[in-house]
Amino acid sequence: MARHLITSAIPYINGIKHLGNLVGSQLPADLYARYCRARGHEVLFLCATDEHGTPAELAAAKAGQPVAEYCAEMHAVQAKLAEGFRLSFDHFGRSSSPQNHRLTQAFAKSLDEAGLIREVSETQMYSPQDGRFLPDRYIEGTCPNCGFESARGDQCDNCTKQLDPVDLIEPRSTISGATNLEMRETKHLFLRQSAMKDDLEAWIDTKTDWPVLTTSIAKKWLNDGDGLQDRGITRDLDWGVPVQRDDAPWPGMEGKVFYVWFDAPIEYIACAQEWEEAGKGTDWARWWRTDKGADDVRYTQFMGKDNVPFHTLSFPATILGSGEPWKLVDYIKSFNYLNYEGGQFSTSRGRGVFMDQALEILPPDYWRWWLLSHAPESNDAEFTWENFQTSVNKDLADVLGNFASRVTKFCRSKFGEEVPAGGTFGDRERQLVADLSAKIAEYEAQMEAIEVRKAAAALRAAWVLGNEYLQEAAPWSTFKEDPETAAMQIRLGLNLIRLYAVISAPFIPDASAQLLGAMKAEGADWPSDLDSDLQALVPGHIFAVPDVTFRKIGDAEREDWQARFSGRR
RNA sequence: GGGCCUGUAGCUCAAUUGGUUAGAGCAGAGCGCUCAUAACGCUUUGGUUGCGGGUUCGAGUCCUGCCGGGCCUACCA
Repeated sequence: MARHLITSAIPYINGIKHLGNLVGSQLPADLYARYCRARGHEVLFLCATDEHGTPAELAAAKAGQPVAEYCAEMHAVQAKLAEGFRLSFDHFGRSSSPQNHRLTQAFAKSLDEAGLIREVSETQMYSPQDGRFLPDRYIEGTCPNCGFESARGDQCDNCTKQLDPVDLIEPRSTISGATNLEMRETKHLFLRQSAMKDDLEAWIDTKTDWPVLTTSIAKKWLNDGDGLQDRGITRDLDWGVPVQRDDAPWPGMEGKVFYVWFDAPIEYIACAQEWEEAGKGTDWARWWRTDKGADDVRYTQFMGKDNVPFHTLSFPATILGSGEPWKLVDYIKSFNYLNYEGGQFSTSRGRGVFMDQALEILPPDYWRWWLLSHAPESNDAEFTWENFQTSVNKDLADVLGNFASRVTKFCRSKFGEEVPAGGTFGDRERQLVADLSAKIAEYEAQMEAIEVRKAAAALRAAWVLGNEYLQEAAPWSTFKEDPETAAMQIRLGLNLIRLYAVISAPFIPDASAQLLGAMKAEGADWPSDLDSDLQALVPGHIFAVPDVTFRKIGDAEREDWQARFSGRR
């Protein structure tokens, strides 16, 4: 039995996430956490909302709410949706928690004492009308290169040239439209990542088993241009973790907060503290401090590719630089993007399906199955309604759901709603046990390697074996001359339902629970020896014919959804 | 501009460190079954692996050029 610490990239507080966000981190993390638990491992699965930064302040202002109130509300909304998708976090925390404030400030002190923080004076665009410094992308103007009128301060969307906000002709605030922008001097703290480049690179070089996507992004940042750059870790904002050295003031930094990308990963640790304080567990340090028992923890992070630099470099720099015995990540699973019907999901244009809408349409298992079995692992992937409809109908309704239906209904009509007695396994049954054992071993291997699509394919193949067996055994025929053998065959069929429910639970937890409930086999263990596992339901055991496990998606509703989610939420 | 990833059957994807006739699901065709959610099973059609060179006994895999798609490029998070 191993100990697994698992974290999903923490979703930004600003609004409801779409299915692309979901499949990029939270959902595969949940799959892995559920699998590890099912295998009897000790798991701590953490996630949180990322609540600081300019976008949160602006979203709150737009909603006419104080930012703290806005974040509290949105946290509740996201927590409810996470529950709706059956994301089994041990704790869903908040980066704005007191725990994270304390820990972030403590890290800052340690890093400062290690000589890894320097102060930098720089000038930034300030908008008196907005009363705030403007991040580059919140400034628009005419591109000096191509004349495009809506070029952003960081890059021109038209000619793709990278810009500095001061280069823009007639710059204006995208927040208020104000044009009276001025350059103001401001002082910030920088994390001296450049000083840690060699350590970070040596560490990354030991991670030969990481996905290419993960290491190639990390190496790019390490070696691009002049190498790894120091990064500003403070901002001129109100909402965030106040810049302090632990609990002492930081002269010259009054009124400033830490940059979200400094405090957000630290929330992974703070979240464990929140978990303990919420009474959900004990001894958070056992998961996070290698001097307090975390040495044997395997730590796996899940994230979309846009988050990779922060998890491979910035956060490790924070941890290594502190000189303290914090647990470093062991494996980083990163994902590409999910596109929507030939384009991108777009939060701003409301294109695609968002988490709340998805759950209004169909139960979570449908989405979990499709998203996970099409996870964007090797490439960007694409959601289309047609593909969704055929995959879900075929895999879930026909192959798995119908299997449970045909077995239980046949049994009810010939033997009643209890497991029938009689007969013994023959060659065909022994062959099935052998085939299933091999297939489940393959499934387990893929799950352990976190090869999500391949695991889904192996699981589906295990379901298919049941249908193949039934077709060959044909209990509806054997029943006529040899009811004993038919009883054995259908008893095996009933046990297959139980087995499928157990091994499918990480992907489709609701369906799994429904089937186990119908078979009166709640709490069934992960299979270890199929020969006996497939005789777990003994003659005389009572069961019920389950309701339709997965209904089919019809053409009309599919077309309806297709039209409804094409844009403008 | 630079870097990385990618292009395999109509569609979505595989192909163990270069190694036999490139595989699977869906869709299509045919047959079978009748327990079941018109479900299931079997058989089968379908690929000059984006294009052109090269290395090799052997290339989907390695090198090179071109064409197409995507991502990142450090103050959005």
